[in-house]
Amino acid sequence: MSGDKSDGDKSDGLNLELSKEYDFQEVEERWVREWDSLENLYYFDWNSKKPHFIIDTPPPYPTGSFHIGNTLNWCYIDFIARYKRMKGYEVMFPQGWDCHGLPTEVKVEEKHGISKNDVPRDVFRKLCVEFTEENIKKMKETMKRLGFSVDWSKEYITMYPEYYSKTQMSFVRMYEKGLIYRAYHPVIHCPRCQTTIALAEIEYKSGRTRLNYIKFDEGVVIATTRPELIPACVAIAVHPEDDRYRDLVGKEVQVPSTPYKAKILEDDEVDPEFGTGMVMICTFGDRQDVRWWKKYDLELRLILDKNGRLNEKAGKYRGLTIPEARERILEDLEKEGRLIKYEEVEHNVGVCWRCKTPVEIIAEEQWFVKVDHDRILSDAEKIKWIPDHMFSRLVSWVEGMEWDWVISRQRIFATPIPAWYCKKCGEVVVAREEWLPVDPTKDYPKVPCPSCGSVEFVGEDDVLDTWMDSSITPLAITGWPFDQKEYPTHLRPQGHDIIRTWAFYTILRSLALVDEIPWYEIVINGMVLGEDGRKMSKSLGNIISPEEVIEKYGADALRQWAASGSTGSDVIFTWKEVVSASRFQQKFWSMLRFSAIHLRDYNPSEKDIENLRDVDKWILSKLNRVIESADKSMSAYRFDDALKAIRSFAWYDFADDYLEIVKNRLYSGTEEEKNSARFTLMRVMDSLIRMLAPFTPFLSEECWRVLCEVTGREYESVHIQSYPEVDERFVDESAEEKGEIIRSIVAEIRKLKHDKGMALNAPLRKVMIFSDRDFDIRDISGAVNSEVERVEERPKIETRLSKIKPKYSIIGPKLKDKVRKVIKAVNEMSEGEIEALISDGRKEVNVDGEKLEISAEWFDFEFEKTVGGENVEVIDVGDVLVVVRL
RNA sequence: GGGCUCGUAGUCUAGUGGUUAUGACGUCGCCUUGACGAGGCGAAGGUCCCCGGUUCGAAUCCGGGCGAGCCCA
Repeated sequence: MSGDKSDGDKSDGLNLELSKEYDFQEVEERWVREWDSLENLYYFDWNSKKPHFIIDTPPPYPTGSFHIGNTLNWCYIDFIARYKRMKGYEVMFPQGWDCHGLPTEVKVEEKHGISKNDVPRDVFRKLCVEFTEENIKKMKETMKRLGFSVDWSKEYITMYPEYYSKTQMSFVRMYEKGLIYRAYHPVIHCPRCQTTIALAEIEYKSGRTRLNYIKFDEGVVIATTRPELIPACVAIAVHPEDDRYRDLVGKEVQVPSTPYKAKILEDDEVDPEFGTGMVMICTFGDRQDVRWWKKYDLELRLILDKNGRLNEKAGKYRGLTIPEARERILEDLEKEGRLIKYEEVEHNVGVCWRCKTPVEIIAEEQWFVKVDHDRILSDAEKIKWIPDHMFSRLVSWVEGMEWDWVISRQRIFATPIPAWYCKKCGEVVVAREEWLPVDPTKDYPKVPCPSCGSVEFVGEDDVLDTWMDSSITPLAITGWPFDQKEYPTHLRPQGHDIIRTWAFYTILRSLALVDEIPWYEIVINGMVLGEDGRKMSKSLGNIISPEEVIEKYGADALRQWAASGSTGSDVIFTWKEVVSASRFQQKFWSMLRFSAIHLRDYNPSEKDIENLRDVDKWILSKLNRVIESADKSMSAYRFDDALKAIRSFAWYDFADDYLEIVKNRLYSGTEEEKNSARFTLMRVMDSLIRMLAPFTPFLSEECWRVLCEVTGREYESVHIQSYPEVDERFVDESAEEKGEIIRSIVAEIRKLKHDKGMALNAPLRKVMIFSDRDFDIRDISGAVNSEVERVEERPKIETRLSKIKPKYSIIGPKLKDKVRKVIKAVNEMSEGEIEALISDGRKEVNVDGEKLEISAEWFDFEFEKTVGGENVEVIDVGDVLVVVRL
């Protein structure tokens, strides 16, 4: 047997249609078009008899760019969707868009150079809708280019009436259940723009200001940077461990220049080091005031109006602006001798992001949703959290919630609150279900006021928090409110940054509306960090866009990067991971080219299975183990483990080892020999392509098509095939052992050639293998390019024990604290004693005067072997001896 | 300030108490082997953040410290 190349049949093998290089750009773009034309490929059918798997896809905010963080999230969803489909589920992968929100209002104002109050509400809304539609279009394009298997027939857009009527419906139903109420609540207000602004819109400016020390009665001295708020002082706080004021706690003192009194209370959030250690609590100077106001149920005394002027509650300061009031109050205090001193301090002041005016906190009547902390927590626990520690984030959030969910917003582009106020008696009238959708600023109740019979109403012009739209997605996709087909849904995939919002609100709403958890499982992805390990941000300049990666390495490579991190952990974006993914694709493409050469017109048969040789059985057994472990990892959403197992098997076991060993048989073997290798090749490639399909849908589809064409099978998308199943016929431990011996022999001979400076395919005079085990030497011969002979009887070799290695996992539990002493005793044994241990299998040793029986099975014995004779190289491969004549 | 997570080779990373700690990138040496040189074969490289504890045995469990990241205030 030899590795002679001349008898191989090269001419008809090379498949010239397959380019040497894998052109990911061409392949991916072609399949994007192809799949786009097949509307039914990922269609979810409610009537399907298959088990359903419904994914509650988080609807992204249509900013116009689908960023790398979205990419990670959607890759997870797509891995799951494709995997579940291949496992026989009818999978729903819907896609929605969470449209409403302030950023869009701001962008639209910028784009058109207007202020939202300059134009009628519905004109402004229309501009926002148009702007959002464009953004959705752009983002959809990126999503399609990334190969996500979305069922676009299930797309929903929250700014359209079909969707927001459901939001309004949810409001109405919760109102009817008594879960929604109105109450005063602090909001942040810009006195110049005369509008409410969100926390996110506050800019912080640092500067210097005066800290004034002001004497009240009874020895109370407070320090404040906001003396103009003294008329709003509703209490005074000191630290509970501050001995200076122990006697004052509980007393009431007069607030200077006002008719009001303020009670002195203690709270450990007071910083005794700041100022005098006494803090004036106002409604409201800052957010700490709000917390104390809530916590101690203090009086609400608003002295500021929306126009930024003090009102009648400020007494003689009524009508003044804030700076005017500050001046006047300080003057008065000074006259009374109450202004003791002042000092310059550093401070941060919150200003309106647009006009840079310092913002104020005022209180307005708002709509609230009641939060039932205990119910949410006990039901959220029924959901399977992956990874499970993410549940504790929800717990800490819910436990620390200070007040109910404020759902009204003073904006325009959002779902209108379906409510009116009776002009005559002020009664609140909430829309009836059958009136929806409504815009209360244009539509009116179809019935008179239930309280006074009046028919004149003022429509509510506040709108709903965007979370009110997006927290009913699992309900919306399952047909609620009129035709709910199935509930809960199976999975919510989302990032850990929005556990406190999205996950929380969705659980709350699901419980409130249908008395059920929204999903059985929630799988959480981490954040994507820049290459420097920091969060991506414009200022750090470490932002990477998916488009950039797609252009350079393609969608499949980006998708593989997404699979590379462990689920739930933050993932650093690294080009090298993308590059190595794209190299794998090139490698896999080469494997396919090789397979195509040998599989042309191949039809598998049972006969080929009978003729499988040892290495074939070996790689098939390993394949089936990989199938088992990949399947397990996929079902546990451990994509990193699955992809790693698949890639490393494909590259190292299959390509580097198996293909190299079997090559000679494929080129120069008999038909029978070739066919057994072909069967193996076919089976491995077929399974690998399927297993890769969730990760690299483009590469897999392309390879699948080629494989079908070459072997004459009818082509049907790989994405509607089944996931490979473990074929027990091929799981064979003894085949794995034999294959491992063959692989090691080939590797050791290669290493020998390497050490001798020989080419790896250089011919050898002869290889003798000494072993009483029966394994296939045909492929060894081909792989090392030499005649190979196996001899059962060993040549005369000298054997010397070189090392005794204790098996700690066995002796540890048996010997416990005697382990070290026993090992020491064994190491001190003579050669004769060790021989006795090996031949008898057991021996008695002395440990601290105590006799102990030890067993040979507790140790690994290593031997050095030498054989006489020149020009012969001796290699040990486990218990096999290989003698090579160069 | 609070919650959560993480400190393992130059860099990134796997590892739920047991032999010699996983893999990738990078580095070094060799090889144009009939799919692939963006490849193959081989090598070097580690106080598993520090201190203490539990244990026969700790990267792993516990306590403390230091450092980093994310989310929230």
